[in-house]
Amino acid sequence: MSRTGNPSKREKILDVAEELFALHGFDGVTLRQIASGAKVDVALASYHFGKKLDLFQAVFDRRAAPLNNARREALHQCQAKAGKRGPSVEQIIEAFLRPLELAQETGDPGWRNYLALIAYINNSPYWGPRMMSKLFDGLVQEFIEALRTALPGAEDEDLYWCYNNLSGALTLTLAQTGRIDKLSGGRCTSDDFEAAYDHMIPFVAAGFRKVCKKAAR
Amino acid sequence: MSRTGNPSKREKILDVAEELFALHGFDGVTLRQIASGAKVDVALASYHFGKKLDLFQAVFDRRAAPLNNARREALHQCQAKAGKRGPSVEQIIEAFLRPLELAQETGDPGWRNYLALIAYINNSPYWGPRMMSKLFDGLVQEFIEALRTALPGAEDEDLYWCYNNLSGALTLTLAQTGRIDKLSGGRCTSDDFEAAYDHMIPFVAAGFRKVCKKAAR
DNA sequence: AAACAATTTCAACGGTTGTTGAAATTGTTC
DNA sequence: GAACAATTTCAACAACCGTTGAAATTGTTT
Repeated sequence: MSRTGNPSKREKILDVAEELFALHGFDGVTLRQIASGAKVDVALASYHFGKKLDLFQAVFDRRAAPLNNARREALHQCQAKAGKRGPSVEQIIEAFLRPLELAQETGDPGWRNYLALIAYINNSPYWGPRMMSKLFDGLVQEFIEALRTALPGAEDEDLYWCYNNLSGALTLTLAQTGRIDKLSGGRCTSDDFEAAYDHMIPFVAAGFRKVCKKAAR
Repeated sequence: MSRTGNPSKREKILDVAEELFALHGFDGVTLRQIASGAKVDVALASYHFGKKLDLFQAVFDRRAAPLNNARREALHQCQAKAGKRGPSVEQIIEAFLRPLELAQETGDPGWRNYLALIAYINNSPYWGPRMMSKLFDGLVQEFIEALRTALPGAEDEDLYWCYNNLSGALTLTLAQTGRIDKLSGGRCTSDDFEAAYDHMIPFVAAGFRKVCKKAAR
């Protein structure tokens, strides 16, 4: 079988692993559950990916580049569209969030599981530090740099704490726990990323402006 | 042994379980690891708490009431201090967050682990819905009610999405992943709850005001 | 100190886990 | 279609899991 061989079973393993890891975490899923869900023998996961941890990493890596490209492109596009003064805070946050929604509209339901997996990893004291940095820090720093330009005079400490708030609000949304559904009596639904971002963008932008305005004069 | 027996070993098990569950999640910890950390035989955990899941629940339950009382008292106190028009958004958010910091100042390091455990559970699509509601929904609704009063004319949908943003920002902070430390090059530290809340309170308050201002006129 | 109850340890169980080597199957190349 | 390589399954391993019953220890009551 050549370089681009029959991807059906290999990809199916990644898809099922993605879904189960996002729901139960690394230790809450067994290779047999994954194999069973993919209708495949247990040993096949080891053959394709090696150890269980390597499979976990492969799932995490698979969609990182496409996602980063979409977000980076959105940032550069809104920067190009903006004048010499650069894009507004709202436009930068929008470029940070909307591609996550577009990923959903590809029709591939795996994207939603992947985003929930990112939420699991990002929120984990064990996995977070050792897995998030390599893939996402570069892009995040680009966004923070853009925000620094949009908020002249902002101090670094304020800027990073604000980003932490943004990252947290986003993470809980990506986790899709459905808790807001019950709390709001059905007025909000975790599945509705568009509504979530519609509210998150002005919310976060106002927060950045408020906290980073001190030194802005 | 009477009702308040020697708590040393039983409490030690809870302490170690709290720390390990917060770090690795329910499935990432074995009863033998907990017993080993508590310098106790494996069977003792079963004797005191029953099944592993019961121990998990016991850890989660232990500090819920003290925490809820502290937060409820903070809310009522700021409501009593405020005039007939009620407390401001900032004051309500402050009452929501600061007791989490006070809990740390009791000197009991277990509180930090407990808050990280709450972050783990709240962000988990599996555990979140089935464990958070019973213990915390009542208090959360009280806070949202206060916010509704402080933001006259706010629509429910906006209010709950804003709370979701607050909850997310808080959750990531409680998780203490240390990621902001690296991102900020040491300018921010995950351990510093005071600095986190100092930035989170104006950030979130501005967000609530912005998103909920439409109908306010 | 005898009798009793609560706590803790000991020892072991059946079941599940990740992993591996060999066999079987499928696909590709000559 | 023969020879070969890639894929997939089969079968099994040692290690570890949560749980339990019985024994041993400790604490309390009389």
